[in-house]
This record gives sequence, structure tokens and C-alpha cells, in this order.
Amino acid sequence: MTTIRAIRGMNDILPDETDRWQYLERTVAEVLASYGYGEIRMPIVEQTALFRRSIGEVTDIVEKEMYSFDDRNGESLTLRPEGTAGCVRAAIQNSLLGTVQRLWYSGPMFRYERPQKGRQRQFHQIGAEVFGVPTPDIDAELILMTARLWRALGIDEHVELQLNSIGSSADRQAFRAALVSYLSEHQADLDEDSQRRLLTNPLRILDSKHPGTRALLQQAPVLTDYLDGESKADFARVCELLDAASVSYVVNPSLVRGLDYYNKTVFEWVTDRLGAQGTVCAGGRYDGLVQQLGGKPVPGIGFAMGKERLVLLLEALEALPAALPAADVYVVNSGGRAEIAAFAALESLRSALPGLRIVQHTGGGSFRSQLKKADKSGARWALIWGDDEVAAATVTVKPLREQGEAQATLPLADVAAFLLRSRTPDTTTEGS
RNA sequence: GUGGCCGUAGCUCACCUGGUAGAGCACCGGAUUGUGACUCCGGAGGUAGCGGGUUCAAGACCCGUCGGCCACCCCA
Repeated sequence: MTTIRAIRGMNDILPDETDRWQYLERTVAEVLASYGYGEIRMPIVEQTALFRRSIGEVTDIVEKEMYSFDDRNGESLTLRPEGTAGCVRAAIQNSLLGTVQRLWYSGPMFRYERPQKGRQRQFHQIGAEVFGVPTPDIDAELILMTARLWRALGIDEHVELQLNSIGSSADRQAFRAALVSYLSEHQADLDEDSQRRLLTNPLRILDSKHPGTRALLQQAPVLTDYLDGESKADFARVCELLDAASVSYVVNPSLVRGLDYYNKTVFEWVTDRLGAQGTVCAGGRYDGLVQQLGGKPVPGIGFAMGKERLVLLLEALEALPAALPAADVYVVNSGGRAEIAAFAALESLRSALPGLRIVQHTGGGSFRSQLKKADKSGARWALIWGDDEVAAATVTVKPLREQGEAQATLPLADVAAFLLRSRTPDTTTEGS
């Protein structure tokens, strides 16, 4: 019989790792809450048309990376490849756009790509979107919020903010025409990929890695020269606000986001610690998108961060809090009446000390083997119920960690107080 | 979609230029009556990803296939 495996690029996240994920999610949620953002939860599946219309027909995502399938009624559905489109759809559908909305979401996204470090077919993002603010103050707020998050996670020394303005749609049309015209004259000197992109997505040639192409780009038209007055002024204001907040950044004129709906401010947080997939968070403004999807002309801006990449970065930088042992208390019993007594006593103990993690040994075995398990569990104490304890209505508390502490046999009624008293001050750290 | 590297016990790996598989860790049991860690003794666990080929003989060589990793492309 062939064993069934998970789909390529779709990974299980095991208990060892979920600690780290929860730490990340908790920290992000706290920062988002501190800026007044509210959580929104959208479906994972949407009509295919939503993504075609928002992300752009000629993007790689739409052309070859979407998980699309027909519903039973013949309608084409798609597993969401990103979160913004669904969020915009939800905001329109639920009439949220009459006032400013600060939203965030978290969950899985799906793109059919070859897996590699920091990239899988089911990956997970936390994103934030703001609707209804046309001014660049909100651009700065979003960026400041992410900067705060990196500090909270202790990774701010290892991420760099790259910033650019890609202007209005009209600005980009004009620039694109100039760029294509220039590059077409030197087509023979372009690398193969870039020659192809000349037809499909010329702006992407700007961040080509080929030396020959890079040399050509030295003399190429610069996007910044094509920006209209408002784009320039807004970008300057974003920079000014970041400067005032002491958030450093690098203006990268060749930073172009891959999705069609972006305009004006775009930004990426990148690290050099994750190999080829170094972008850990990215976003930008998308002022035309709401209208494009059938809503009123409400401006929007947002970002998304990749949870896998952030967890990898936290691991690489050893910026994670110390792992907790699996249990605080491990309970050993000799079976029979001792097991009955232990069950009853533990239920009371859990009620009395809700934060205490109590693992009861199951499956029998000698005291010796049970205590081995107790030791391996990392528990601070073993509680022991044997025939003697049952007869006397007591329990034996055996310290497993501190040297020199003696075990004691206590009346059942005193156990909770004893454990509470000897519990050490919580030394677990939240990050750095 | 393209390229490189890799698939031997639960994990990390070894078996050198082909002679029908081993270590460490983990796991299980034991070392006098109900007590962990350290130590000692013992045990279980692999159709060498799968299929084909070359050969007297293949885990080792060749081909295919599936899977993994990394990179290109693209992106979080």
C-alpha cells in the first residue's frame, strides 16, 4: 500500500514549531492592536475572477500559479494566492468603506510554485489593509507599525527597509513606454529572461540580476523622473515622517511590486539571512483597486508579511523565547485504586491551579519507567500515587529539577498550596 | 517551467575503488522489595524511495520514476 503524503509544498507544522508560530502571531497581534487595527477573517476560496481582476492578467500569479478549480455548479473558484483582493471584496460587500478602516488578517495563501527555502505552495501571511486614507500619513503609520514589530521581535538589526514610489498608473505607462523604447534598442545585449520580460513585464527588468543587463540599466530612463507632482510630494512626506521617527530606509528606484494594483508608495523589508527569498514583508498603496472591484473610489494601502520567513529569521537569529517544557507536573500512579484517586485529585488540582500544566501518566508501567517519563517530560515535579498514599489520603511530591530538594508526602488538601508556594518566579522571556 | 545536489533504522550519518547493512542518539526492558537523570547489561527496529538494466554478485554502476533540498524564474 502506498502511503499518502501531504501535497508538495504544503507542510505540517508540528508542536515543536507551533510554539514559535504562536509567539510570532501573538506579538504581531499585540502590535496591530496597539495601532487600533481590527481583525477580519475572509474565506480562503474566492471566485477566480476576483484575482484575475485585481492582481492582473499578465502576472505570474494569475498566469501560472493559481490553484483554480470548478465548483460543482461550474463556477471557477481559486484558493487565494494573496489576501488583499479578498479583503477589498469583503470591505465592499459588507459596506465598510463609508469610514476609514484599519484591518488585519492572518492565514494561509496558495501559489503553485517550486518550493524552496522560504517558499512553499501553502504559505501563511499576516496582512494589514487601510481603506479611506488618501494622505501619506497612513503610509508612514503602516511602515512605523512594521518597524515597531521588528523591534518587538528583536530582529530590527537584520531587516532593511527599501522604499520607492511608482507613481500613478499614468506615470508608469509613460515610464514603461520610455523604458521599452530604450531597452529595445539594446535588445541584443539583454539576457534571455529580460528579453522575454520586455514583452510581458518590462518594469521587472529593473531588478534583473544579470551583470550585462544591469550595466545597460545604468543609462536607462529612471522612474522617478516620470512621477507626477502629487506622487513626488507624497513620497517626500513619507520620507520626512520616517526620518522624524528615526526609521531608516533605502530608496530603491528599481523597487517594483509584482502585482498590478500598486501605485505611489511601495516598500519591502528584506534580510540577507534567508538565502534567495529575503523579502519578509512587503506592501504599498493601491488607490484604484476598490473602484476596480466595483466599489467607490476609496484609496487603499496595505502590506503582508510571510510567517514562514519570519519564523525562519527568528530561528536564524536565535531571537525566540526559551521553549517551555512539556509539563510542570507529571503524575505517576500504581494503577487500580491509586489511578482512581489520582484522577479525582488532579481534577481538583487543575481547578485550583488553572495555569499549571499537569500530565498524567497513561499506559501503566513500573514506577521506575513512569519516573523516566516524568524526567523526560521536563516537569519540575512528579506527583506519586501508590497504595500507601491512597491508604493515607496523601500524595508524594518529588522534585525533579532542583538539586538537594527532598521529596515530601503531603495530605491531598495541601498539594495545591505546596505547588503554588514552590513555583519559581516565571523566568521565561518574551523575546529580547 | 529550468538547473544542481541528495534519497540506507524514528533522527544524524557510515559502509572507502560492487561481495547480500552498521554506529551514535532516540525507543523498550533489566541492574533486590514503590523512585528519574549518570553508569552498566540486554532488546526491538531497515524489502537500502520505487521500477528496470549491467554483472557470477549492486545500497554502491547505468536509465527511468517519485520525493526532498537549494537556486533560476517569481514572490511573502
